[in-house]
Amino acid sequence: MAKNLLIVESPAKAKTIEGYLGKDFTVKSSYGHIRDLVKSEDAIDIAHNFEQKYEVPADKKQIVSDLKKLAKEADMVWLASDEDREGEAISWHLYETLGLKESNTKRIVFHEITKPAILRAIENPRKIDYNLVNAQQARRVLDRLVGFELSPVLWKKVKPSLSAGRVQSVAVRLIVDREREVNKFKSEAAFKIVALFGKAKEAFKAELPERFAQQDDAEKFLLDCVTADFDINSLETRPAKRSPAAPFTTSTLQQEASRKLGYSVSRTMQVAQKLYESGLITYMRTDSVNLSDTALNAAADEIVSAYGNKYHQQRKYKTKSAGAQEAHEAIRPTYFNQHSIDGDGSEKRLYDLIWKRAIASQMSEAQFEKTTAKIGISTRKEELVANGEVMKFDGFLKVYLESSDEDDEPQQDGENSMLPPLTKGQRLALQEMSATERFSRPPARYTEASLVKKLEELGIGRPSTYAPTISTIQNRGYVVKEEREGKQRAFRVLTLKSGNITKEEKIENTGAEKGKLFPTDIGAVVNDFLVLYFKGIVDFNFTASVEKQFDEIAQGLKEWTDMIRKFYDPFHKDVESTIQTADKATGERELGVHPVSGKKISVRIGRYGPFVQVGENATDAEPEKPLYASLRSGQSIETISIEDALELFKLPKKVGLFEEKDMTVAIGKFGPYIRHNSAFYSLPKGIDPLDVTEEQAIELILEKRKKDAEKLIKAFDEDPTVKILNGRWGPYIEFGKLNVKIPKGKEPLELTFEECKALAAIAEKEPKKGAKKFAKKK
DNA sequence: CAGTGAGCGAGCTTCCGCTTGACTT
Repeated sequence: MAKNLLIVESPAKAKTIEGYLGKDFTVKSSYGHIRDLVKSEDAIDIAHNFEQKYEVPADKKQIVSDLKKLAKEADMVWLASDEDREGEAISWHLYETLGLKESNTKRIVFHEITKPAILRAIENPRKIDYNLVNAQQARRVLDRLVGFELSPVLWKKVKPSLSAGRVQSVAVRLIVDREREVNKFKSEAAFKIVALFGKAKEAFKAELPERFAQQDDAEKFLLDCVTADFDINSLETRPAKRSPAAPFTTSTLQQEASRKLGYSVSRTMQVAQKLYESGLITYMRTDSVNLSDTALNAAADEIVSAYGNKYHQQRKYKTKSAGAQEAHEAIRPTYFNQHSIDGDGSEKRLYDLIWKRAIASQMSEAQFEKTTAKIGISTRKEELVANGEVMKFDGFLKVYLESSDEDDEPQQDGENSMLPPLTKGQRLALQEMSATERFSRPPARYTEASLVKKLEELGIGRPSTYAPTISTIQNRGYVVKEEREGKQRAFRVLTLKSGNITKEEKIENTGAEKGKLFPTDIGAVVNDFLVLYFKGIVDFNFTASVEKQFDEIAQGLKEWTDMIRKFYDPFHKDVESTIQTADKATGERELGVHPVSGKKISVRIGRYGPFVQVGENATDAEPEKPLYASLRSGQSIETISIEDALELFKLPKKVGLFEEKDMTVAIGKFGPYIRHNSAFYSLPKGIDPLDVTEEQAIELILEKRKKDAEKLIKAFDEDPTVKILNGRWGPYIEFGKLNVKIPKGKEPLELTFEECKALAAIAEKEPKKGAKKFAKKK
């Protein structure tokens, strides 16, 4: 039996370290936190110094009992969780839960998983740092108090099952605020002048720095240029350089994988987890840009041997993000000499990105020569400007170039292109000049990754929570990730060529969005409610200010219960008074009155989502009920017009009769459909539901019936709700509302009713995890 | 899957941060 038990947080880490330490050490993992506050109300005893009640969650019971057994058998237990607030608390929870004693427990820390770092750590053990543990408890208690007092206020005042928290509510606020900026934005048009000089290979573009707001001014400019001479007034050449970006943290990896590979934040983490478990990369949840000495040397060797000495430049990066705890290295390949890996496509691509970024971070800067030519116009006082750029040395660009969020911006004319050899005073021949109407753009909506970037800047959330936070705000229905179609917009182009000016109008698509985060109506209502009654909590600086206090607790300068008391008492008072005084929040907005009946038209959130109401609520005096219609996806309470609202009442509509039953057309959650005899038939795309004819509807119904008949393998006389059907993934049993898999080796046609019943009974007993999750969402 | 929108009341929901798996669709 090993004399020493060493406990880390991650099993993959445990495996690696075990290899470094030899037979005297057993290395095990705690799989993160092993205890948490109980779920119930009494988790925190507010009257008694916020005393906490902890429990080992069901899925950690086995781990804890295994560790307990090993700890009993070992001479020495080494607590090697991460060196940050959470890690220190994990060590403390282990100490308490495993029943360890000071005499046989040592606390060690390391920031990188390399043999020298581990050995050094073992030679320098310390004790559990209770100040750091207290800081973690303050963090945990504050988050629980905020989350579990605020959420119930929302259940009462907005809708059941909603949630609020220090992190998620700010994330939602960012998205709501941004959407309002976009909606408020007034686009301004101006004419941009671009000139094309020279011929063929010698051709280059120059741009006028000023823009013209009026078409007349742009036209006048072109007109003046008809007879003008163009001379190079000045020519300036200067060196420029560019440095590589720091190696990846969780946040920057998520951003780059989103921009370069189109991965969602959670996909990036899933793929990175696989790479980590295969031993190919270092830990993927980190806020540090630091590389170990081992890594720096390995990168240097690789760069020198692959590209030569002059491509190598050692760099040590300093983290800029507030609140970084730097318990790990930056994300990097474990072995720099492994340029590519085996694995599926997404793993290969992500590894490639990580490898390139890490290698590039240790390479020389790229060097350029930038040339600016200013071109005088004999008939005008303005100057045209042409910029050219020539790369003199590629440096790190040989392997990697970081993308930016503004990459969808059209390439600026005359930027970063090559210029032909030019001399000062040279006269240029104008080929063509254009004045193109361009529009200013509203601020960009957040993508998942750009939201992570913003949260990190604000110091809100941690590497391990970015992806889950983004899922939470979507699962709660506060935010949707969507595509939105753009609108056509006309823009004017004036062209000067061969002494003539031509005018034309062109069409461009604008405002199209893909994979962007939009607030829902419920998201906006919840946000406004929180901003109104709990401004301090959803303040962008709230986390930063409590983090500062956690730091003071960690340094032993502050008592954690004092800090929480000072926060909690006024906060709780706000909660109480909000419950007492606040009205229910529905986001109600009056759109105006009905053009015919004169009744009030309003929109608000109801039990089933946002809807329009025409007329007042029924009363004893006025028993007539109002009319209702749900908003459609893409519409929102804040922006819907009275015209669009009235349009919603044109459906559902009768289309005709079939088999003596009415057919109606309407639009549901999943698009337009025909309803007949309580069955639903989706309308194909391209048919306007308002234009559907009786014939088309009948045809649709018959088509669907035919398809369904082909699907049916077997029906049972015993129970008409039980069928064997042919589905997308092969045959299955439909048992009422339950879909049951057919075990391998069974011939679907030969299944009896009794067998189906038995299979359904088994399936019902073991509800699927995914099904549970889905039920939870609802 | 797709309609609904008053009000009552049962019982439930909910936080953040540290880890993986076991699941689909």
